[in-house]
Amino acid sequence: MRLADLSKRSGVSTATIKYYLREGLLPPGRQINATTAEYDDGHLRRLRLVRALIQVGKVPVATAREVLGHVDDESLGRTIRLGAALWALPQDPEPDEADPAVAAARVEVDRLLELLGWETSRELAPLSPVHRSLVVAVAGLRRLDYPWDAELMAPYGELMMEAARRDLDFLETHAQDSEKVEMAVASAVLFQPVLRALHRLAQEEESARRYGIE
Amino acid sequence: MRLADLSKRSGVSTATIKYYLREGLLPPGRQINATTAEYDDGHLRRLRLVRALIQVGKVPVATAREVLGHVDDESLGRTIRLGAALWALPQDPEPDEADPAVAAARVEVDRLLELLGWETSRELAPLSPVHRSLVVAVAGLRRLDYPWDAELMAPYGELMMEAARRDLDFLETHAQDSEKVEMAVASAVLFQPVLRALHRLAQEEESARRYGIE
DNA sequence: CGTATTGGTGAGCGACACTATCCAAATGCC
DNA sequence: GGCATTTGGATAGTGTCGCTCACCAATACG
Repeated sequence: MRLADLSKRSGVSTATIKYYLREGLLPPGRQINATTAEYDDGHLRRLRLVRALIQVGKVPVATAREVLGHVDDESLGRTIRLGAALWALPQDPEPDEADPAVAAARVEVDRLLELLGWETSRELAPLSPVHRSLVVAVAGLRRLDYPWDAELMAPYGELMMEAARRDLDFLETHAQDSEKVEMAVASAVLFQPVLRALHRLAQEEESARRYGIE
Repeated sequence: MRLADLSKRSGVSTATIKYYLREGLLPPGRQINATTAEYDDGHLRRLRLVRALIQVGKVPVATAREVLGHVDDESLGRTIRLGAALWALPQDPEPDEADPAVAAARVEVDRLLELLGWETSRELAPLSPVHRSLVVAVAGLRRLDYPWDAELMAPYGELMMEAARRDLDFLETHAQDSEKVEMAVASAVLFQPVLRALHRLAQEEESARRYGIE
């Protein structure tokens, strides 16, 4: 398969594919000679994943490169690779430690994790980018004077834990080992919009049930 | 309160505030004379909401203007205003109707809504931007050969319905009438990152429990 | 043999959220 | 009253980012 074929089969323009190659999001094809390179189905799958990350997940190109680097790192075990890849995904700004809202948010988040009994998350808290994202998000809410507290959020945490269990069950039953890392990354990115849309739909539905459509 | 005071109290630069005024995201202050305009706490609150929409929610300026227009539309009843504002929020591209993945996704989404018994959502399906977002998201998954079907997703739908019920309960108990529309918009935007972070944290936690940290 | 196509590269584009600079009118301090 | 300072308002510029275009010599194809 040559570049033009890859383009046709994926629906991505050759110019964009070249750009991805340049940016290291797509491994180079097998160079046959100065004007021909051969691509395979692996490239096609990788290209789809890249598009998913960038277009659906709005992941910046630089972050995508990092994530994919972890996915490909053969020197690591599967679990670590998966962790590293997911770990690299979030792209939230560093919290401003001088902001009192951030400090308060940190305390409240820790209380929430304690309530939920998420011990691992508490231990990893200082390191985890996801934890940082949560603190930033909560600080944002507090700055707008939202009554956000651990007791109020705990049920949402339980709901998300239930979702997470389903996610992992799904991963175990539906992916062969070699694809698990890739699939986990794709899920993390592609599932998000689905969940969000479901949430909003549920809000519309419940709102209509309570107050009518008018 | 003059422009400079508004800037100090909100932490937003005067240049940016001027930009928002120009873009119609912030109503003009009460003009006292050619060089002085007076702003009040309403402006401060609105400014915070604008920042939340744009910075946290990544809502494009044009969309934010539209959403805020609905929030302010005194000619509508509360429920309609809320609906209109939330409907204007999503900013997903139009689905490509020629794409077979989109058609298949539409069928599967409808089956899901039937399974869940979300009748209102099914009726409103052709109109709702949220429904459209869901179809686009599902089509994206299918294009990557994800085994996505209604039965698999139904439990997630139930979880989101549970979350939606909590959302509305919260809104009813914590906001006075005049602020409900504004608060609903803020929640829709600010809650999203919190939920997402909780979801990822839950995945980390559950993954650690199953496979260890290594 | 000649046209078309290949992969590679540097520069350019369009969208977007600001931001820097000016400006004339008005204020505030002495 | 005088004069530097500050005000709101307008215009043009900046930085970032994900592409996209134009062009190149080398090669493939009919």
